[in-house]
Amino acid sequence: MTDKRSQRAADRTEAIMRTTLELGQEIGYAKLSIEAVAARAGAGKHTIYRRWPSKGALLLDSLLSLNEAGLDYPDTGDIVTDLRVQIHAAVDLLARPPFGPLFQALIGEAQHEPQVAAALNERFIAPQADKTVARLRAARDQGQLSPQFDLELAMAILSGPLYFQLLITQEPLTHEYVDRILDALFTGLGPTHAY
Amino acid sequence: MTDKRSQRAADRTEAIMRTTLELGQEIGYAKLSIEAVAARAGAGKHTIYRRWPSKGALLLDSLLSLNEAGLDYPDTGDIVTDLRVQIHAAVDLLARPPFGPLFQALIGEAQHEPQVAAALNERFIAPQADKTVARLRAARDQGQLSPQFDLELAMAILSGPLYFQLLITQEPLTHEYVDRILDALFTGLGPTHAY
DNA sequence: ATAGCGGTACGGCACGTGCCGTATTGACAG
DNA sequence: CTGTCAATACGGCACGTGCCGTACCGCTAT
Repeated sequence: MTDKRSQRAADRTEAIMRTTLELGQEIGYAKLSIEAVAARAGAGKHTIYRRWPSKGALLLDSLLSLNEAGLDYPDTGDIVTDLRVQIHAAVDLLARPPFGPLFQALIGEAQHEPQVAAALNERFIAPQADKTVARLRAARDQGQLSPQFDLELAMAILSGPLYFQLLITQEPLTHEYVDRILDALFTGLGPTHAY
Repeated sequence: MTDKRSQRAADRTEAIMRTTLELGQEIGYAKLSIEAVAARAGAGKHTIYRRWPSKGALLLDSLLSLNEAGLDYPDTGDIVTDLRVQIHAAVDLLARPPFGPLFQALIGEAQHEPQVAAALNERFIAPQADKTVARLRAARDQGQLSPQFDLELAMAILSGPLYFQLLITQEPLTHEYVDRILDALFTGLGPTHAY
């Protein structure tokens, strides 16, 4: 069994990531130390350093391991309904306990470590954005949106205000706010556009 | 001269903040230590800790001391022009060297330190948002925007995508992108709204 | 035999807090 | 008006602490 070796390694990896999430939720990412993770996981520090180059990279992997299922879009045929369902789910997962604070801290860390930022983008942000754009494109192809509808910008207008509220004003993100953005995006900010 | 005392104190404060910005630009906020600031500023660490409770608070004050003039809106009578001019200036200041990286790092720190987040909001984000909303309200009062135009949401749709690009995708923020957002906000994402 | 492991120890760095002696200041006494 | 003095903030230094990232040591499973 050459798999037994890699199985043991995978077990260690999984135990360390699970401990990272546990401890992170308990004491917060800022106070989290690799020493403490190693101690609670019953692992040597070297075992952690062999796998991850930094605390941020460890948290990134730990969080992504939860999301292997992915935040996928339904396709009921109605673009607004599908966006609504998906974004509500994303907000619930990423902006609320237990994992919201850790996701927020991870983005904070990405401001100091370019490698974390790049990995976060490549492995989570970009795929998620691609899904949104793909769903919008399907709607456009079906005639639900104007042929000139700017898909990339629509994605940014959907995501931007949510991240703004999560990271900057740090007020609670509600489903009602998501609906307001969707409404503005597809019906406008007022009944008529004067400009 | 009871002012002489406070004058000396103000001089020290100013010297420390200036050194913070200098060192921060040279080695980056992550590697910045209060010890190093104290050493270069020719100050004792106590003198810094007496004034600021954390590295984040020190950077916040240091950056805000640059912006005493404020990022104010012109009022040419045309809302889109005024927004354009103001946001272009804000992007140039906050998303480009020399101070862009430090502003970015400050927001990162705000994800770990709630006090920094609160102070950043209270002393910069909220006032700036208020100015934007006030300028939009003036336009609405003048009939340039629909009476039902959602001012707060418009502000979020203007700011959100910019912060998203600054903090998440971390791609360069261009004036052209600002214009795209303005265009979408006031004329829609496509020539017609199908929904 | 080899590789990965838990455990321990290590040097290094920055933190935040004392303590020291000094300089400036305003209050007070002569 | 003048000399003295307590108070205050300061620069500098040293300390203990915590965590970093690395190195080494047996142990175990392959």
